[in-house]
Amino acid sequence: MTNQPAERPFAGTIDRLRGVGLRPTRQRLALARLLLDGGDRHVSAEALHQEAQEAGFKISLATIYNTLHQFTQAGLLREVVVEPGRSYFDTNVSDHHHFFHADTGSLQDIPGDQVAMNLLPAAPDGTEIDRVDVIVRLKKSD
Amino acid sequence: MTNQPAERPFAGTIDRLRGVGLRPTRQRLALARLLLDGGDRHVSAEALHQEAQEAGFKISLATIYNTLHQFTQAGLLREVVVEPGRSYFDTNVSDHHHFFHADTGSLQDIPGDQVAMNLLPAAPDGTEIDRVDVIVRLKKSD
DNA sequence: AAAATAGATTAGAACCCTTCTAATCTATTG
DNA sequence: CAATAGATTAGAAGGGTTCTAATCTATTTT
Repeated sequence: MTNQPAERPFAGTIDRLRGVGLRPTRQRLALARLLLDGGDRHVSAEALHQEAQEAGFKISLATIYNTLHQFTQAGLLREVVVEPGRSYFDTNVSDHHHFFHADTGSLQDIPGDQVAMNLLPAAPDGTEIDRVDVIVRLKKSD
Repeated sequence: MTNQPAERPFAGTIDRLRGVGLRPTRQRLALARLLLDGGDRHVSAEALHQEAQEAGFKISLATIYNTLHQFTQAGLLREVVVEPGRSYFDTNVSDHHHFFHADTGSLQDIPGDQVAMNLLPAAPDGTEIDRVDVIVRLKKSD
């Protein structure tokens, strides 16, 4: 009972990275554990860097950025832009949208089934819809 | 027939600024003309700065930023964030959404009546919905 | 109308987040 | 186990935005 291949593949993270064409290096594995093994999260590069340091991983900020982008490109993460000058990476890559708390600058998932659009415009000629982002901006109510 | 108060208030821009509590200074008037008198536009601070220079207005980049934010706060403009590291200001403040052309980095209005949501989540406790942004991200079709 | 003053503008420095560089290290291949 | 393609790194550079503190100007007061 050392490995639980089906349950929660510990060493399976390696295969997961390999599966998307990324070498399972020490740093990528560390970040994959932090990001991909837990629940849904929204992290900034800076916050993840700090978290990794505190968890005892030695990893440079440049690698954080590289990895975040590689994971995003590989479909393991999703980038969310809601504020000028800061990017969030969302570990939830399923169909869903976001609340944005203007006062705290934080994001919160809205399950896909809680937003429904009954009318969408056709994409202009020569283009096709890549993704539809819905951001519900919140302010404190008094 | 020098002034057309109702038609297209030339000097009326002054009143418009006063109306939102902003002193009608030379620079603000110049930007108000560039932005508010024409059709719908999506400008970045840098682009507006360049445009103002080319139009013969002397205005610093700092003032462009100040003014853009003041206009936004006053409800004359709307800020749209779609890409990390760059803000657009939309002269269309009516209810509408946006296409974002990933390849060119440009924005295009979607009239409000071409997007309809039949389901929106309730705002979390202590908050209320400030605005809902829908961004339809486009890619080139082959 | 002139003086006073509160607010606006400015150039340039500072800032923050992100990307780049080119040197070093490491997972994989032969 | 050597070779090599790819990954990591610290620190510099970059781009957009904000700040600073000095100067200027629209408005108010006298």
